[in-house]
Amino acid sequence: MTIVEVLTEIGKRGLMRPFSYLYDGKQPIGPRFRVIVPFGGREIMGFVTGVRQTGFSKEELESQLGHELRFVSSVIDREPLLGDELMELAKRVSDYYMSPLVTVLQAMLPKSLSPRRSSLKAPKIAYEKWVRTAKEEVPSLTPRQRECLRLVSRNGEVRKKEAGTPSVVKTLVDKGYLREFSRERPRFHIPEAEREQAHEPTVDQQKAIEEILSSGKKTVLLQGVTGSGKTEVYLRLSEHFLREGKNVLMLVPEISLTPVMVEYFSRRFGSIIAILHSGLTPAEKYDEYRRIKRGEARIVVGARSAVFAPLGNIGLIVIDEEHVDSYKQDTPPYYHAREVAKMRSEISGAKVVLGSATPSLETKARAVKGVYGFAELKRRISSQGLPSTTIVDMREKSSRGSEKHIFSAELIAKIREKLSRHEQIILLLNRRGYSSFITCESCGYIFDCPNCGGHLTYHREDGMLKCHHCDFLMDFPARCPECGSASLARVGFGTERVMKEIGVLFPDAKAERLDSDSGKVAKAASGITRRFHDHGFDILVGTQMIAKGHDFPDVTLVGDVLADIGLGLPSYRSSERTFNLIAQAVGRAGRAEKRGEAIIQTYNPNHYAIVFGARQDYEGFFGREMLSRRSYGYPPYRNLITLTFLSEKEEKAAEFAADFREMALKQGFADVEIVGPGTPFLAFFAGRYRRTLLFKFKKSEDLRRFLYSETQRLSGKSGVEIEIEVDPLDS
DNA sequence: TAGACCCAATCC
DNA sequence: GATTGGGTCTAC
Repeated sequence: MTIVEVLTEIGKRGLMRPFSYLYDGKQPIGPRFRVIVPFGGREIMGFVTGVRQTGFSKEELESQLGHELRFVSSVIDREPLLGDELMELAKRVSDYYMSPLVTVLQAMLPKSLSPRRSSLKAPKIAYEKWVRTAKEEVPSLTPRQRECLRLVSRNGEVRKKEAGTPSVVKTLVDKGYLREFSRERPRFHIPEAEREQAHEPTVDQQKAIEEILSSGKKTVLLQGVTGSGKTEVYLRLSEHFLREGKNVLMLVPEISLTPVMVEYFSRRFGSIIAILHSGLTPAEKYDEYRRIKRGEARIVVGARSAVFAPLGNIGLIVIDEEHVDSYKQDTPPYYHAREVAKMRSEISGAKVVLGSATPSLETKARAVKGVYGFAELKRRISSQGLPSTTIVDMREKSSRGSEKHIFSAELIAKIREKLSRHEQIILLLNRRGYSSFITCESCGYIFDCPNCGGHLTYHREDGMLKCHHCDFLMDFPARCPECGSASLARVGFGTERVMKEIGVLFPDAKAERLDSDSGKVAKAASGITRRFHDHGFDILVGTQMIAKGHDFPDVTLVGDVLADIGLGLPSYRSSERTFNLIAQAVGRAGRAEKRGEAIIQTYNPNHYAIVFGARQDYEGFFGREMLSRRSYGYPPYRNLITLTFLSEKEEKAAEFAADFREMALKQGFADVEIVGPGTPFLAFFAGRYRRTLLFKFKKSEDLRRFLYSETQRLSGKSGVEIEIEVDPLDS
């Protein structure tokens, strides 16, 4: 008899242990094969973790184990799904993030290979559906349907999946408001770039390369200001490892930045590059995955999940802009690509290079302590110095230029000056929409989101109120629901409002807006960036989206319209985020031969994140922020783990959280602080209430073991589910 | 007293 | 996650 240990495809905490089955089929079976097994009253997919032979009969085994044994229905794979290295990596990720192994496998494998039921019928998509408007909207449609129609009519032809949720789009198609059509999906191809000879590295670059290669540490921080030539260092290092017969994994923060990086690499190395990110079709992803697995690609470029690429013999893993939050997955298993890269390096011996102008505090602290190696690029490649910056105190009446206190006199004067010289301007405001909230002028009622309690933001383009935290949407109300008054005030301002104000103050200037509303359709977003790059218009207004990546050589002025947004957010990293955003935005000014200028408007001109951000003084910020992290007990001084209790009944979630806290306190862990039970920002979502417990600790294997075993024991009981997030970024 | 309904445990 | 079984409520 063959006994097979199987993990179910159901990534639930209560089902983390393997289940035993018998196998009597002819097909080969072994660890890391996918199988179909009976489970309860139906069949599910499973992942084999172990196989052993025994001389006992079914009946003897059943009496030994004390329960029935059933047979494996069928074996899916002909060979193990993944190699030793990736399996070992999956185990470590599962352990560290206390997440079911199956959940990790599902996150690391392309859908077509994932131990997940749907993977068996995943089609190879060559066509994709698009929609265009076919009929005028009418008031009887729901707000969400109208939002969708407006989006489509603004953009002309839109990919079906970009237009809205499937049900909304389907209804509109069924009712004849939208017409659906198919179009062949363009295959992602690596641009045929001219091969280019490597240019001589600068003295700084050469020094950094030598430092990284000679460092005794496996992980090295490469700190270099924007424009200092980090990419050239990545290319040179890659060349070094390729020459040694090793392969290279190159991670970028988001999908939109892959083509740029791919171009750099293909100019230098030609067609040995593979691309892996979630923007590929299932078929493309499968093809790339197989190509890498077969050893046809020696360099893999991709976003977060590419850290799991099936690339063998890795010599170098580069994480560009390592401080960016998108390296952390925001759904289970909540892994951070930087930490996974380090685990991979422990297994494979690869060098990890973390590149950033403004490293995360965790990374910088480790470099300072000597846990990581350190290399630095201090100077920009072009002789251009950093932009000159001015902080404008918006509390001073004298500095207010525009009537509505959006623009200061200084910023207005600078914009005028740049416009007259035909130079370009970026205006950053990290808030979408028109106004930040709506209040009734007679009774003071504020329109809040009925789902999560946050303020609703007015979006003028759609004429609707939207919640920026969940997906709530409603028409702009005519009257106050409390007192019936029709005088509703729009308080605060967002990017839409900045656009309107520019129209009033600079009627001749051409301006466009780029945020996740106007850039929802990928084609529209890239169009705006390209037109701005080609100087098709003068002023680009946008959220943090515009501060990333792209180089705009004619931009000589960056205005941060309100740098304070984000400082008040309930996260221990709000200062770090504010600093990064300012420093990054300022760095957008003056990249060619013209010197740049930046104006930072704020109501907190003395806040250290703003002062250091304006000065682009990373070291200053680092020192100051470390003090704050130490006194409040946050990373890198202490580690964090969040438990979230989810239940359809609010009292149950609260009760479980409170009980769990008591239980944990009774354990008497030394040096562990428990915060909560607290109510998270999304207190109610997808039909379930949430309560959280935050654990802050220095180092505690006891605590980790306790959390692991107790959550596994309790999760799923009495309709309460417990989710664990290790190293949360928001707390 | 049978059937409906809800919750929660169980799945090998 | 889906199914099943038990306990309780409910309608006649």
